[in-house]
Amino acid sequence: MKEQSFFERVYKVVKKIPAGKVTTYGAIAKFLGSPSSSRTVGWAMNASHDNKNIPAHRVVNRNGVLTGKHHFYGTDLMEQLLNNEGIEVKNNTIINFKNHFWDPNS
DNA sequence: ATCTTGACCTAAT
DNA sequence: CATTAGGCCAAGA
Repeated sequence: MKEQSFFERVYKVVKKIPAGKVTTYGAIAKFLGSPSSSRTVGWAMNASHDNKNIPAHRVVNRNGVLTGKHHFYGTDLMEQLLNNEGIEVKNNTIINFKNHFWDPNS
């Protein structure tokens, strides 16, 4: 077995997110064993731009708000991506968020 | 090696 | 309602 860094674990989980679903930083952090390490998850997302195909647009904060939409190329790219997957986004917030929520442990 | 920042979360003041 | 503080991990200066 190989020891995986926090980032690798995050990538693995995020990549497992099914289309049309979203998850939260906290959920991922908790899944990794550190419910308070959500910041590191966000930091991993930042690095994901230069790594693999990480659907960072499927990761939002606990409120279902697209906090990281500012880090994407455009300004509505994240919204459009989610919309493209059938997720309704309004005012940087996901509608029926809990309905689209996907648990990494699930 | 130390300090600051970062796409967070929660509680407290 | 706004701000602060603590917690976690990683990267840059």
